Amino acid sequence: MEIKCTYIYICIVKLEQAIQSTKFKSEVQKAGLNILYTAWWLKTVMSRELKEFGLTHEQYNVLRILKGKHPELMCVKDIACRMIEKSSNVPRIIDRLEIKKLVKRATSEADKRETVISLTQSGIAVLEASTKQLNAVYDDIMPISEEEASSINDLLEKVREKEN
Amino acid sequence: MEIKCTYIYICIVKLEQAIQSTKFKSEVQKAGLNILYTAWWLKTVMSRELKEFGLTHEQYNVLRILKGKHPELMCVKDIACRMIEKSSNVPRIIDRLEIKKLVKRATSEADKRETVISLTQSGIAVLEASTKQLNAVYDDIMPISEEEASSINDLLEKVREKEN
DNA sequence: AACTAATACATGTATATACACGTATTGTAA
DNA sequence: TTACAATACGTGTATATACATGTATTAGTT
Repeated sequence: MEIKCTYIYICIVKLEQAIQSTKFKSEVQKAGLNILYTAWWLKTVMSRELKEFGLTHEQYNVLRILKGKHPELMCVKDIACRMIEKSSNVPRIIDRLEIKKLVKRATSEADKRETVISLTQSGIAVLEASTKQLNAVYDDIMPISEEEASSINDLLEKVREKEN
Repeated sequence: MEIKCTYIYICIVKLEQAIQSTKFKSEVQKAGLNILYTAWWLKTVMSRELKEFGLTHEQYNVLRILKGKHPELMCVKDIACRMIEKSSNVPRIIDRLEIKKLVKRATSEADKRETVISLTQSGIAVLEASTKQLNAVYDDIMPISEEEASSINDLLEKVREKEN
C-alpha cells in the first residue's frame, strides 16, 4: 500500500523498513515499537475510508458507541469511558458531530449536569454506510485467521497485565 | 495502574473492561481494537515518564533518531522517514526542540534546500537520562518473555502483510 | 437548612496529527 | 541555457490529544 504523507511515500511491511532501524535493544522493545507502528498504520487505513463519509476516526468511534445503546440516550462520561483513546475530549468531538447534524444534544431531566446525546436518522445512516465500508476494508487488510487474532489478543492482554 | 484522564479514572486490563464492550464481530476485529488500545496505553505510560524531562513522545522520538546517526547531521526528511507515526510534522517538532536548545538547525552546504539538524550537548544529556528512565519503565510494564515478544512481532507483521 | 465536596461537562492552551500549499533550490529536458 | 518538474521544508488550517480550569448541579455532612 502506498500511504501519502507530507514528506514521504511509504510502501513497507517489516518494522525494520518502516522505521529504518535494525538494532533493537530486545524483542520486547521491538514489540513495543511494532505495536505503536501497527496502530498508526491501522488508524491511517481506517481514516482514509472514513474520509469519504466526512468522519474522523474518533468521530466514528463516538457514533459507534452511541449505536451500541441506541435508542437509549448516553451522557458524555458514558461515551468517554468506552473510547479507545481515553484522553479524547468527547464534548468537542460531539461539537463536530452536532454541526453535521449526526447527533443531538439535550440536558438530562434526571440530572441537569448531564448532557445526553442521541443519534439522528442521518447519523444512523452515515454510521451504517461507513461501518459497511470499514468492515470490508478490515477483512481485506488484516489477512489473519481467527486463531492468530486470538493469539494477538492474549499476548496484548499479557503486555498490559501490569497496568498498575 | 491508575491513569488520570479528563473525565475518568481507569484501572483496567481486559479490553472488554477497557472499552466497556463485550460483543466483537470477530477475534480479528477485537485484535484491531486491542492493537489500538494497547498503543494508546503504551504511549500514555511513556509520556508520563517523559514529562519529567519536559519532552513529548514525538520530541523524544526525534532525539532518539538523531542519536542513531550522531555525530552525523540529519536532514528533516531522513528524520521523517524514521518516525513511527509517519504523518508527524517534523519541522514543527524540531521548532520545540530548538527552543529548548536540545537541537541545532543549519542549512546544508551540499543542498541549500535541506535543513540539517544536530544534537546539542544538552540534547544528548536529556536523551540519555530519559532513555535510562524509559528503559527501566519499559522492562517493568511489559512483563512478557523474549519469545512472547517475538510472537507479537511475527503476528503484527502478518497483520500488516497486505500493506498494498 | 446551610455549607462543602464531588460530579458533569464546557472551555482554554500547548502540542500533535493530517493535509494543503507556498517558496527556495536542484535536477532535467528542450 | 532557459524552462519546467521535482524536491525540501516551512507555514497555514482543522481536528485531536493531554491537561488544567471554570461553572452549574447534585450529594453528603454538620
